[in-house]
Amino acid sequence: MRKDTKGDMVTTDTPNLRDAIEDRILTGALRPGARLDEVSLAQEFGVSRTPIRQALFQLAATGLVEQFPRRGAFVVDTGPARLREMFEVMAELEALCARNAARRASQADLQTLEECHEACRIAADSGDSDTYYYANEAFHDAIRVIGGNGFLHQEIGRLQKRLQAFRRLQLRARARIGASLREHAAILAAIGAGQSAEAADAMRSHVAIQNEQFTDLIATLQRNKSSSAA
Amino acid sequence: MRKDTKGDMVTTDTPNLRDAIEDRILTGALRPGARLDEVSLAQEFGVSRTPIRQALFQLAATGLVEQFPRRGAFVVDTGPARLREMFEVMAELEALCARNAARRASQADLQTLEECHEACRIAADSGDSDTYYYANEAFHDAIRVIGGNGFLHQEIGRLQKRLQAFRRLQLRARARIGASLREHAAILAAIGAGQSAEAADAMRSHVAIQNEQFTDLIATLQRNKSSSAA
DNA sequence: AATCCGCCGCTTGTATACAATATTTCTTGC
DNA sequence: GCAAGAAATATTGTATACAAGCGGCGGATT
Repeated sequence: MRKDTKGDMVTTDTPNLRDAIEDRILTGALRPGARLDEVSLAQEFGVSRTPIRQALFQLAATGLVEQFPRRGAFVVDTGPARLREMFEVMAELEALCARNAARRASQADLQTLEECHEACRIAADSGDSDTYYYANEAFHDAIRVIGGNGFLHQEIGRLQKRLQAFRRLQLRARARIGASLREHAAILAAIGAGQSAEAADAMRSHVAIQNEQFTDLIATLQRNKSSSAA
Repeated sequence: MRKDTKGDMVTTDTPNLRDAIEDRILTGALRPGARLDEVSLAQEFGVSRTPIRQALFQLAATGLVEQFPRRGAFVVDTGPARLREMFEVMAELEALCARNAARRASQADLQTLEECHEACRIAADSGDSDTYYYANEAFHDAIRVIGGNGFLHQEIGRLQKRLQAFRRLQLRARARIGASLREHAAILAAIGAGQSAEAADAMRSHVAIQNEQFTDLIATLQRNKSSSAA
């Protein structure tokens, strides 16, 4: 698959190494628990160890990579329990966005949200789960923007990066897409009516449901492989 | 081997540079907006630029430091607006802890909380705001632990680091200490009664009040100096 | 005299060389 | 044959040397 055997202009368009390695983790090219060998990465990217190390430290600070003092860096292996915790936090942060959005949304904002929702509906009808994934993301992001808390928006982005690799799996089921759309409608209605508490609750449970379904999925996956005892 | 020429016995016991520089920022030795010169820091700590750079990158990823591509690293200057946003997120995260704690607290947990609260009361009576600061922190941390969400606990720690430099200023007023103590009592009562929603609300408003008071303080400070127009 | 262009120094970014430590394997003794 | 220790190896952490941009300063030109 990877034809870049040795340093042949591998990363000509890569802005920085950090994103490149991050992509490998997010796309699954680097599995959780995998060791990140500095010299191998350096060779692959055609650079020296120094920038690789910088990237690894940054990723460690972001939480995608775990570093052990003299042992090296590993892709963090997020267990089901920790994943549940992360989703719980995500639900709360998104709920806060929704609450703020319900208070602050202007007519133009509501218009934008309606459009995002309509895009979700179209994507849902198309049946393509990937399309719905992105439309769904746009809907959520619009709410985050309307919420008006830039720091919160940024933190959600960070957290989402850590969940992204897993999250992509969760909306494959058609039934879930339909339910998701209905939940979006409820959120939208609450925001439109300026009911902040209702909007927050709707959003929280929306994400929480994803959490539950997702935890089940992960548990199943873990059970199936059952060959990763560290 | 340590031959720092201008050495003030700098970092003999410092575990790593990152914490050392972080301390300088948190204690105010390095003011917001200050430039972090790599060679100066390297000389001060008696190491080469390499570990300094690592530390700076880590701090940048944590959010305490801002890096501009070829310009260097600066202590991030958090404006009042951003600060408000950060406190809002903090309030929500702490509220989540309290909600979980109300659900999950055992008798032993409640006992621990009572003790922390009592320590706060003693500190409040002593009138020493620093003592109260630490007792208050212990109380909050106990709730975070009881909440049972390790990831949440960790994220709050991260966020708190970014607020710590400012937060230390906020409990100086005697009246605020008394009010804080009463709010703690309300939180404790709700957790003890297992009323999760009430506990969350009490905690949220507790932190939100700090936010308001604090924002006022910062605004005053900014107004007073009024010599840092970016 | 003011402005624009080019040079010089300073700082960051990268590479390579070296030192220190963890892991692994081989040898030796029981 | 197995275990324990020691050496060898491999990998991380650090230092120094070098390359590349950005900023400031001065001179020349209009």
